[in-house]
Amino acid sequence: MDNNSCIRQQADIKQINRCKDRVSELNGSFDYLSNGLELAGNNVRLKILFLLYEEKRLCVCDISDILGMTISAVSQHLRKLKDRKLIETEREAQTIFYSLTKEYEKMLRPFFKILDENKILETI
Amino acid sequence: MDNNSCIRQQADIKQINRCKDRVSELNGSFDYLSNGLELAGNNVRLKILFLLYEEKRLCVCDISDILGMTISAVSQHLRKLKDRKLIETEREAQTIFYSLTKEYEKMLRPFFKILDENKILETI
DNA sequence: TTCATATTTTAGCAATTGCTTAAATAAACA
DNA sequence: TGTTTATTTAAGCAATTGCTAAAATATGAA
Repeated sequence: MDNNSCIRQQADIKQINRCKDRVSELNGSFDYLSNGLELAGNNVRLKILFLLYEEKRLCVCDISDILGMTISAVSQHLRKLKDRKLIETEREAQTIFYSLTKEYEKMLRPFFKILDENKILETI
Repeated sequence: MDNNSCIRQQADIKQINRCKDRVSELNGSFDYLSNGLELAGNNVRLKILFLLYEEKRLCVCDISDILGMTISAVSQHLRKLKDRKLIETEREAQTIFYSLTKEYEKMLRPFFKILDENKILETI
């Protein structure tokens, strides 16, 4: 990027530099957080994560039935969530059960608490 | 969807129905939440939101300088955030300042608290 | 082994994303 | 009025997303 045509005369250089430092200092955290939020930002995956939060564990088949979606489509969402460690699997005979990993259960809990209490449209 | 080939014999019908009810009951909340998370899930936009959280208000030019990105690219992210009411504008002569809306400031605060304390990689 | 069940994987495709470059607005000032 | 400053918008494009349909894998039972 070399478009420096817009450097305000009145720009607060101290502020800019403080912000630059802050961003590079927290860079790893931004990556970690946006990584999780990117997946939770999809409507279907948010529902899947919430269902796993409430029911502890479910199989693809259950979820596809609940959401009225193809098993294949759900399976592909689950793979993404598993690849990025938001969920984990546990096999029981032919059935594979999915559940939230501890880390992300913790991270998502405040959101789901709000959803759970159905307060989201009032309090926010 | 009509792929019903995989209905487990041992499926817990009560659980499935409870979940279906839950999902349709909370449908509006899922939409609202995923709408916000989808935007916050982008690495650049998460940084923008965080910067606005910490600095209260910034202009495109500041942000483009801080993040080392084109003003045009940043402006397009800001438009998305504004369209969905995560941020709002305030004009001061030629300069347009952006800030978080109260609603989303509230919704994002818990996340940013964690980021702010740089605890994210340890506590989660 | 063969069949049924539960699930994943692959290929393909339309739609969306995030950027670049260039052109268009808008306010302040000479 | 024209010019500078600050910003948005539009067009274009490679890359990614989320789905469908069909094929592949894996476990359990006859």
